[in-house]
Amino acid sequence: MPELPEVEVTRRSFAAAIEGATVLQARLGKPLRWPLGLASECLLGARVGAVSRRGKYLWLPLSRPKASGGLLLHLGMSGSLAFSPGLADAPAGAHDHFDLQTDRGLLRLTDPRRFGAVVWSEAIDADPAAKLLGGLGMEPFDLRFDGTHLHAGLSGRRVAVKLALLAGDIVVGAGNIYACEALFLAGIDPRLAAAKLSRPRAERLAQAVRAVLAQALEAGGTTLRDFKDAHGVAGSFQMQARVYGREGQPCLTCATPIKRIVQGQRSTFFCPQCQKR
DNA sequence: CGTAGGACCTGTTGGC
DNA sequence: TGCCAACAGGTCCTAC
Repeated sequence: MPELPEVEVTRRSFAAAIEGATVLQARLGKPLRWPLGLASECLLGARVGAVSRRGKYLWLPLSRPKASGGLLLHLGMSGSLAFSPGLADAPAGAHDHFDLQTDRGLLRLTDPRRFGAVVWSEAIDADPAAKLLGGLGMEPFDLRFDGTHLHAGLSGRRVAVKLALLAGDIVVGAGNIYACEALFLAGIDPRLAAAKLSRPRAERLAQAVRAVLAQALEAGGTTLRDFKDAHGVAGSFQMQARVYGREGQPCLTCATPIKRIVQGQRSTFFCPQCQKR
């Protein structure tokens, strides 16, 4: 579910409501990707700060009288967060693996596949958060993210440009859907070797990544199956996807059937006519 | 260092 | 209708 737009839409949907809240209780369900790294009782009484995002991670600052820090949250493939004002009314379901009950409402992580994570860190720039965020590339809406940056990042890489985008160490945020869409917008064949992308085409691609993520943000993200923001609102970008999930259907530009291939064990959708090597 | 592949999980869908 | 294989929004870790 969650690429940068979904994570950011989620953040915006509950950040204001939870800021300043006091933690009353924390509950863990089944194990997620990593252990919390702290006894959940230690979170009691903590004050929630301003929720921020880095890549596809959310950072929930928690200040306690003595030790402060925060929770680094990741939604994995199937995770979503819900924030319901007041005290918990709905009992935790089979896939609800983290609850943070505050005096303003309940923040609940639902994640059937459990690739997501909730990890305590003393600071966002201290381990384990620093280790997880350390290898991340530039934020796509950072003004310094441009063709020059992208071109430099792609240089020396023999992998396909799509896989280089997905790796997230040059620019963060584009997952499988938006990487496919951005390459279509830029007219670039996803199989092209990263280092072979010319400077001008890197500029086009950088702009395309930005444009696609901005459009998706505007649309409230993509809801393929179960993505909802923290208030249960679904996204609608799937209606605007040009190639993702459209194998065999006519390209909206040239009517050539959209092709599906596998790269790095994941599906890639592209138009063999509009996207060139 | 770059790359390829496996690993982690559960649920849904499509073909026979 | 039932069963099984394929597939799903991510990314970390290991081995070459």
